[in-house]
Amino acid sequence: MQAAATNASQKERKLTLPDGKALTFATPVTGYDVAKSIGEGLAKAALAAKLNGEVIDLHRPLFADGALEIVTRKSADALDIIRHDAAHVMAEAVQELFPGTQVTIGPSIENGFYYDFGRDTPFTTDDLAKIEAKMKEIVARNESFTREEWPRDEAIQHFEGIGERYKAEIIRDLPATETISVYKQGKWYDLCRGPHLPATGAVGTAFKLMKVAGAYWRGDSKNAMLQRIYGTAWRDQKELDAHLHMLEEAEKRDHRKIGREMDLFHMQEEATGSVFWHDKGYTIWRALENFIRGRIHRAGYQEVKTPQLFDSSLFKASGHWDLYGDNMFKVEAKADEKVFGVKPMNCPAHVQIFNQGLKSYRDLPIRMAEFGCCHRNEPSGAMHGIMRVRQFTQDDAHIFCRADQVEQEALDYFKLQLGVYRDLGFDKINVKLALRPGPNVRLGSDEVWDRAEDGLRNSLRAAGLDFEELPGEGAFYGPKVEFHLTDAIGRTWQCGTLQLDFNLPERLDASYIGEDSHRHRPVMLHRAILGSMERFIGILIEHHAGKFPLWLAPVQVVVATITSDADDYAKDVQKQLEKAGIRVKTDLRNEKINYKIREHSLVKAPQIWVLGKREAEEGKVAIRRLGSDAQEVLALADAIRKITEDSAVPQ
RNA sequence: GCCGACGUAGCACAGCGGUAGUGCAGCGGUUUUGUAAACCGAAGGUCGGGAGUUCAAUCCUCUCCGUCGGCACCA
Repeated sequence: MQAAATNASQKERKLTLPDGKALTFATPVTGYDVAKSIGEGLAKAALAAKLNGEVIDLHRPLFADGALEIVTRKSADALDIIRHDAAHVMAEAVQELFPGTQVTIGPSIENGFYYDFGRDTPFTTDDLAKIEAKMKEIVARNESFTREEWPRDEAIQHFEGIGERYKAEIIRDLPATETISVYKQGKWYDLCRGPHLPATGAVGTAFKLMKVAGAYWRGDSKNAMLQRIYGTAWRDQKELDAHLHMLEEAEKRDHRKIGREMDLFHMQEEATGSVFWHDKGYTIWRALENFIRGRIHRAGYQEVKTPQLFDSSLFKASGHWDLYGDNMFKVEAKADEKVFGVKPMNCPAHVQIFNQGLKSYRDLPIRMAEFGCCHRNEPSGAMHGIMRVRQFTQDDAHIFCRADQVEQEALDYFKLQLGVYRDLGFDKINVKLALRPGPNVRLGSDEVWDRAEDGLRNSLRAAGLDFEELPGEGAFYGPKVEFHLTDAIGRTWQCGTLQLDFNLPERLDASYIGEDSHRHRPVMLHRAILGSMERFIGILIEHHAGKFPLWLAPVQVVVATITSDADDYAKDVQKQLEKAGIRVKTDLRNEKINYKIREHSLVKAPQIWVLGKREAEEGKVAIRRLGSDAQEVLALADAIRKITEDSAVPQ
């Protein structure tokens, strides 16, 4: 912005197009002028200009020399502007329909946009239809977007004068150097940084208002609650339809729906936030747990089991009682007896095991793992199926090590973690490195933080991981690496984590004897691969839409007979499969084979072995795999050999 | 916790001031069947809990609980 202002007065504009062609124009010149000089078609298609990487209004004078690109509907940048403009069109529609509603902010977001309105009465779903219709009118009116720059004080006065308190507040909080720009579309206008399309017609009609929701002003729960309307917007109807279709498909794989259909688990009012795992769901649980168990034992971890209830003194010492006491379950067994806390995490318990006996530097690192059941009294609104619950089991571990071992331990852990994700079918993982929070809320010296952050950074690079750094997002006791997975509906879930902690060993007085025969504090690495068993199984359900890989499937084979002639043979097949360690169910019911196939396919049995008179006589099985209607007829021994191979746990 | 919507049979849903219906599942019977729904029959519900308004409440009002969509939170 500042650089732009300094050379805005130049007489000539030297521009380079994406194809490398250099052009010179007399000032003032706009993106539209340049497009027109190239061709009428381009000028017609042009939506905005991109000057040195910054998208600006098509009709705004180009304020600097450099690279120029004309943004059309085909450009990747177009979607963002369309969505942002859709938000403006929605705000205009709302203020036209509901006078007195205050505007606040309305950004473009993934897949669409939202706008937050200040208003006493919330919008109804009927209102959405009206607003959408009004938006289409505004698009049809094709009102031109025009940019104006206003003096700051006038802008504040103006918005306050018309009762737009939120807008006035926004301007007041803008840095003094920021230009105050206002965009007009027809009679309506809004404080906005831009850029915008040439006119509302360019928004098109490939948008749809999706839902109303409450949202706090400036994202702070201490502030007033605004009325947010979410919409989705696309470049054309085809894209919109595809998006809506994707949402429908995503809904079909909702873990709550599949969990019921496949009889995996349920939840009920008497135990809000806790899961009842049914036989089939708990089978998946055990398969997953044993898979992780195999991996961590090979990686040199020990496995422990620690108590659920602790005297409150332990959590007071660890600091959790003060910080998170409100979200802990507290137990008073008898009046006048001491108060217990149900553990909300396993770390203090693991330190207690570490503290048993004297540790030498030669003992380190100690990698202590636990499938630890924890309870947190999460806010009622936070609960979500089995993804966010009040009782959950972490695949937790704490690595006690020397400072000079941190980097190698972190690197080993990343490899372990990525291997697990790969074997579970996840390739796209977003890695984030949360760095030190503000100086008044963090513990430890800058040198310690430097070393900790550099250590994690180096380990991430050594593991070949791309990562995003999040300044200020670390825990008070140390930086953390977060691993985020994306579910079927596009929501992201933080699963794995590695956190460096210099604090807890100090508070709980953990120490080891160093080479110098003096006591030293170990560094503690907190880490979880899956995060929570509950959440991860939920993610797996949605990721696979219930069609689990064979090694995880709760029932791996259903043996289904065609007539009762095959019953004895079916029982024999079942026995042999069980002997081979395959999870098998047999269906001898007096039903048609069509009926059986349908029923077992609907609950996602990976394989159905169909047995009729023919198979019984020949000692064969007809295998039908989920998702295909092809049959493979094999001799029983071959079939068992094959499924044993195919259902092997990934090594 | 906050804003909004919702809660009717095991599941999916309809009904909406005069004490409830459909489909599937379940149950009983008939059917022995070759790769995604055989046929017949009977049954199943204090309409989430509590209070209020009314001659009368599943329906209206209040309140509590829970679920869902967001927001905030997530050691």
